[in-house]
Amino acid sequence: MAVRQDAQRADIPTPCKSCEARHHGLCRAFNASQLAELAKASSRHEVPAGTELSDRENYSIILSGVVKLTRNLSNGRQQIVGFHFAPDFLGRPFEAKKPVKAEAATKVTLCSLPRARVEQMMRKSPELSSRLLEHALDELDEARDWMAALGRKTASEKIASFLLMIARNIDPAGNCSTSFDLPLTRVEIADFLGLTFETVSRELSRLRTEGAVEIANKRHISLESVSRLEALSGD
Amino acid sequence: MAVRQDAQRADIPTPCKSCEARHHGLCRAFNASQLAELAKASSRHEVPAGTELSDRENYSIILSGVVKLTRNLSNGRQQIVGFHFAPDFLGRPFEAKKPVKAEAATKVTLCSLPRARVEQMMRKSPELSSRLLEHALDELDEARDWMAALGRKTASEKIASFLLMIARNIDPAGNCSTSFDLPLTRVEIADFLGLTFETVSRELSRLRTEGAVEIANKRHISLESVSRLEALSGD
DNA sequence: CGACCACTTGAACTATCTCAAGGACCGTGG
DNA sequence: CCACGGTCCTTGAGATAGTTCAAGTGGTCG
Repeated sequence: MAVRQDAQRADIPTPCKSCEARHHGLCRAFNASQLAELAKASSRHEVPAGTELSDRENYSIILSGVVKLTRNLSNGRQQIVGFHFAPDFLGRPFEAKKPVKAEAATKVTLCSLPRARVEQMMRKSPELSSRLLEHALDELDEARDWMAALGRKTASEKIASFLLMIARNIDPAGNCSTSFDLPLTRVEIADFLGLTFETVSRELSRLRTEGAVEIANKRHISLESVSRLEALSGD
Repeated sequence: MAVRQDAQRADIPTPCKSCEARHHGLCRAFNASQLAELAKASSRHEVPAGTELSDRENYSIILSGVVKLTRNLSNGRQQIVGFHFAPDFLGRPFEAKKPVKAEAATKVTLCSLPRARVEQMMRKSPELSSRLLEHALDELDEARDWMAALGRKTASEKIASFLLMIARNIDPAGNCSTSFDLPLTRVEIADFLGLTFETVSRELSRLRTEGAVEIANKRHISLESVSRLEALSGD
């Protein structure tokens, strides 16, 4: 597969050649001719934080930024049920029975690929549909991890787990960061962890007091050590 | 597709012909020749409640019973992260990074299909892999539903939601039941809802006192009305 | 400068947990 | 047949983790 890609390198569309996402996520599964076809109809956008991303017509590669997925309950209660980081993608075949709302948590850059064409390729390319299946199963594993956290972890374990998750995903290259800006407000963190924003604030302060993290400007986090945090995460 | 199935009916293996799962779940996606190939190497078992189902060599169709998926945390804490009811199936391509433990919650009847052959068919049959993808996405939607419940619902809303989920899944034919036996102990319900078993017991008693459900022999539930319970479920 | 937003911290409150006692059922062995 | 130990469940009373309400800080923007 890789051999074939290389052999056809001359055909890879110009915008894809320099794209960071080219060898990750969904795009990894496209061959040069598929890319060529898609590139014609693809387009890049940048949207500000807070934008709702409900584009049913496209699959979108996230080139930068963080997207949150939320579900709403009665009384205005909200739960964040997942995140997407670069170079992940948004979009799926089959409508969800209970749809989630996707919203830019930060400024987000996207590359949109026409849904119909992607799904047409899927029907022909086992590699592509296999890639999508793998992605769905990874998301399922993660959702189940958070079910365990929501159901059985204490507030401080939830915060430690959350910081680790961000550290492991915020770098598009896939490395675990020890220093990063939180892409979320305290309210959003609370809506993800099933807490109130006051508890989030208190527990972050506690981790700071105990020396497990440093916090600068409310949002910038430096981890004392990843293994220290893992020990606090309750797994 | 249905036409083709009918035309080849003579070729459908005998055990499949009378199988309840034949037209549901995974099996729906097999054509007659695939079924014929699989049937040679398939086998039925019945296992008692409590059996761990960690068969890496097979995909298993659940013909009857309920399977629970659990994840464990430190201090012996446990969270049930999902259920499988007949005629669902167990098994997946790609290993999970963080595996869940599958365990029979009741007596369970299974039909096992050799993993290697199923995955070989997947590589050739777009319908089959599409079916698996749809299944994975359905499970993902459900897991996210329960994330919202675990993070943001009260104990009594969780119990109401749980009873509805059981009512909607316990009948293999897919109808919503208003009268059924709980397939789980109070401890298991607690491990699913992120509560203690005492709280589960108390909240069930409260629903009984309030007339929303009847409870006979600890385990048999009759719903006063589905919509009444939906109103109590907090969605 | 004033208003606003995101955040922090304190103090009182409460939903749920923990600990504890007891009841119903069930299989086993005497 | 009954006594038993075990499992599952119920219910009460006190403890607590996390919430709610409330006040205040610091930064940003018009």
